[in-house]
Amino acid sequence: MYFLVIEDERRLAQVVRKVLEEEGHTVDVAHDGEDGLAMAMDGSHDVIVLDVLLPGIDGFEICRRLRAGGVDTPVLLLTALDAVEDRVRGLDAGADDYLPKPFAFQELLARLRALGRRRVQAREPDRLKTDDLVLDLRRRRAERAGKTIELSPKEFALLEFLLRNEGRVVTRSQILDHVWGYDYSPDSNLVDVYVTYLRRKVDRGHDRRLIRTVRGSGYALGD
Amino acid sequence: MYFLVIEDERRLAQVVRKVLEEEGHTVDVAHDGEDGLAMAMDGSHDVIVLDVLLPGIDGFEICRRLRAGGVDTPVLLLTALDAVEDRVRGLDAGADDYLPKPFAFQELLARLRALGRRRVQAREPDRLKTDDLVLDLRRRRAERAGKTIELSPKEFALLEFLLRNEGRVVTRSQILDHVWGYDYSPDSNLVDVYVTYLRRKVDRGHDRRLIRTVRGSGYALGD
DNA sequence: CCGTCCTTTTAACAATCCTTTAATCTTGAG
DNA sequence: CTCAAGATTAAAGGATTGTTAAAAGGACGG
Repeated sequence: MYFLVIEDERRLAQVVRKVLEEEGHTVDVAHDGEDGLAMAMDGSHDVIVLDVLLPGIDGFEICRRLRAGGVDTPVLLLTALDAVEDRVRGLDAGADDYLPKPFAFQELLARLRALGRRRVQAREPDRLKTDDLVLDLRRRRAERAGKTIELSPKEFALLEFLLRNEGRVVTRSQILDHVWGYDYSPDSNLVDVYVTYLRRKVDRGHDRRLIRTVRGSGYALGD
Repeated sequence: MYFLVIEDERRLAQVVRKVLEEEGHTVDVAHDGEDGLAMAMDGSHDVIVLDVLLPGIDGFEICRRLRAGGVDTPVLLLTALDAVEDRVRGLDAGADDYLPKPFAFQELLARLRALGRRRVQAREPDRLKTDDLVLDLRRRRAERAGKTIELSPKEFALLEFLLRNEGRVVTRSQILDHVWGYDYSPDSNLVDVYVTYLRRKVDRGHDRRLIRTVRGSGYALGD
């Protein structure tokens, strides 16, 4: 599933992201209302986790605007206040469920699963492919030309990110952000090293090189 | 997208420019308020990044004058002070968002994206073309008559700049400014050399010469 | 709680490609 | 024909990317 987490507490956002990703989901994170709203407006997510207390626009308002804009993605509201009136306000604004902080992760997951079921008709594809390379997201396996490739978790995440942006050039900082969750780490060749690892497993021994370097910019996968 | 960065700290301005250009955007830089205001007044940018502490006119004043002059380009204010009153002053002056220094680059990028979205109705094309030459900005690839052309970063930037000014004559200093970020570089044939490189890759072997020299002025692309 | 194994990260070095300078050659205007 | 403007080329130096090895970190079973 495809989640959007709108939460300004970066630590919490990171943990939620991590937990969800461990379950095989894809997670976008926004750290303020403006960004979150903008990201949510295209309606591409399956569930939105939305903190009430945000810098910029607050959670209620985001919810209202989403509904006003015709976006019907299920929304789970998080709030630091355990007040019933907040619950009411939230549901009035168009939220689907409500979870007071602090919460147990198991409960968060359970509620997200419940919300996700509503929309998993329009399902996320469970395999990505380009050329003769296939990434089976559900089984967490990759194969090229019919032969399975063993990938470590980070390698898998990197390949997935490249595949989701097939053909497009992604910069090192975009990769660091999405795959590692790092903000800005100017001098490290982490990404380069992992690209080498991936190439060794994906491209070595094949004629068509799928992983392309775009000098000065980043990397791209596919033609 | 087309950005204007008004920031007197040259190092920071350069890094911001670099990061944005890596994502495929075009960036103008001004190092003081006077220049910045002048460049901003034509309203051609999609987002303006504006430092509050500037030699000459300060950021608030620039913002006020822009709005007074009918320019509604979204403005992101940068300031070294983490004071709420600044935020208020900034928003009062007509800024759209606010980011205290020091900031994480990812956050800057996210906010710029968010601001950019507001006006990206008039959407940026992701490919530029003239005649049988196509520049695919997302893939960072060029092709002519169906054959892909390998370009170095500078070559790509130069071709992009020429293409964005299709048919118009651009001077050497305009090119130096936009492609190299040089303010002033009296006598160097850098541009000429790169035009030669480009011609070798773009025009060689074709009947129609697309890169035209305008003696005494500069270069132009297309008829 | 410990040791082992696998993954992630850092760091150093190598290889490659790009940028820039400068010298020389060509072209076009007057 | 002459001179300035532009074109071309080669070469160095620099920057970026690739690769490898080894250290650090984590998960897991005993």
